Amino acid sequence: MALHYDEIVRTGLSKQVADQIRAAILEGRLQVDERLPGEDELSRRFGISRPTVREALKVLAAQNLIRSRRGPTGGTFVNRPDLDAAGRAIAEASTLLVGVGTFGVDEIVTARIETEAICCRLAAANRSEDDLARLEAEIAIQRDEGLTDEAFCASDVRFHRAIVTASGNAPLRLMMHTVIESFIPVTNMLIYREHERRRSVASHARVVEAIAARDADRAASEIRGHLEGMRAVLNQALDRRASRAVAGAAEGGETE
Amino acid sequence: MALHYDEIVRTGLSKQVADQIRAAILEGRLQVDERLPGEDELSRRFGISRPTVREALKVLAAQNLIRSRRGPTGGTFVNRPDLDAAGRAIAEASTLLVGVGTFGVDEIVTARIETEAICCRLAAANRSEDDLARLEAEIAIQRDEGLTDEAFCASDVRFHRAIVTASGNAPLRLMMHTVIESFIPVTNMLIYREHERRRSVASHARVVEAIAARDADRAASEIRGHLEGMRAVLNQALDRRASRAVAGAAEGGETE
DNA sequence: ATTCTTTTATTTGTCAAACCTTTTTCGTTT
DNA sequence: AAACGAAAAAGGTTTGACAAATAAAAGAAT
Repeated sequence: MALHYDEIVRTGLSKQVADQIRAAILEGRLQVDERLPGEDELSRRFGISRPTVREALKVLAAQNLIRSRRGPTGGTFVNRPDLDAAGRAIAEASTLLVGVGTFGVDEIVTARIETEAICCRLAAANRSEDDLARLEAEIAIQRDEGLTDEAFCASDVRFHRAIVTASGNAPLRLMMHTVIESFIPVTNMLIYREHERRRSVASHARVVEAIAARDADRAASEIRGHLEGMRAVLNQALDRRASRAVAGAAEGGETE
Repeated sequence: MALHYDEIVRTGLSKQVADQIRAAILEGRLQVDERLPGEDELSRRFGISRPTVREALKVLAAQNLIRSRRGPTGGTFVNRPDLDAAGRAIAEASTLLVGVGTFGVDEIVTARIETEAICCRLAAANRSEDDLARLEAEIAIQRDEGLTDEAFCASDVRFHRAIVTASGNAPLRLMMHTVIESFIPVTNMLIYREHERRRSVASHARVVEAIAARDADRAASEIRGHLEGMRAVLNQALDRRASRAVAGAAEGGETE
């Protein structure tokens, strides 16, 4: 074990311990799947109490850096950094910001257009037959008119996720978690009360067609068109909502 | 306070409490800057001990959802979701993945090219005079031949960050944290031993020139050229490194 | 009356020593 | 040999206390 276990000095003992262990993991002094000393042992080595050690470990566990198991073969182990786990963390941070209204709808749509256009381009170049099959399966689902709005939105998210996957670029896929798990749901929530679903499905189908044909330019321009259309509908919806709010305020005489 | 404080049932008490409080925050039942009951009070209401409550709170604090202060006016408060804090979290998750070699250099460069090209386009359209001044200031720094490699890389990161900021798109800026804080440093670390810095600066200058002229196409194509050039140098460097490794292995007779 | 200092109350931070629960191992019994 | 059960190991939880920070109130000095 490559850890110092120095005596700790001033404030925030649990934080300091968490920082030390985190640093050891990040610098590779603690290897993947290596077992840390038991909590009792750690508290002795760091010279702090077990509850404080546990607070530190909980923080690291919350950051997906370690995991703990009970029992004789149990203990605390260093986690292998995982694309999906990191993606979930990123999605959560993004969702929180989106939920509190940090971003304007318009700039979200712009970000979607530009980033998804990239993914379509790369997908057209790199897609496998499996990717194509997944995309077409979602379109088949979306063509069902009896689908609930929730099911449609879920399929829409899976569709866009499949495009990202088809791009074959893992770093980009990581970045796109923000779009897929936050931006798409929030735009869908606003739009699929007003929007004609059939038009969306038709757009989706044209995107897939272009990806199937390995035509990057057409794929990008189709998704651009799809999302620009969405932007228009969104803005109309927001305008209507705003004027309703104004009307309601005038009627009820309420401000704010 | 809109929390249930139900009796908890089976496993992972601290986790369950953390989940309940997190849900209350995400659903807005706990508002920003609202003060939670004291730890003593929480432990009574949830029917669990204070150390367990504290473990739960530490987890939430690690996710930037709450903060705690001591003293009479102290307590635990709900954090306002913050773009920079979320960005740091995203950067940390990304850096971990990059550090452990999850991604190939080539796909990282591809992701950089495509996403940074977007930012250049938008920057050309939306830049302010301040943005422009920041970009030019970094170029002035980079022209200094006496700069250390570390200082040059730091300026390079600031330069690319300034482009993202100049795009004027906050959602995109959030996503670009992964590129700025992880992908750029790792590529720089590989390249600036081999690479001619003057060529980089010249590329940077041409990008800024295009952004200044509000020429989106040229800005995008300049950054593409810059990064494609980098990809070539990177691949050469990696090839050389690989052949050195092979030679070393043949000489030393060691495998892996 | 105002300002500086001290006290005090409140709340998070830490500690210590237990006990509980889960999980594996190993020995005993059938 | 198989099934069962006891022991041991480790994290999970509890109890009750004390320490440290800090803002506000009370008191003392100017």
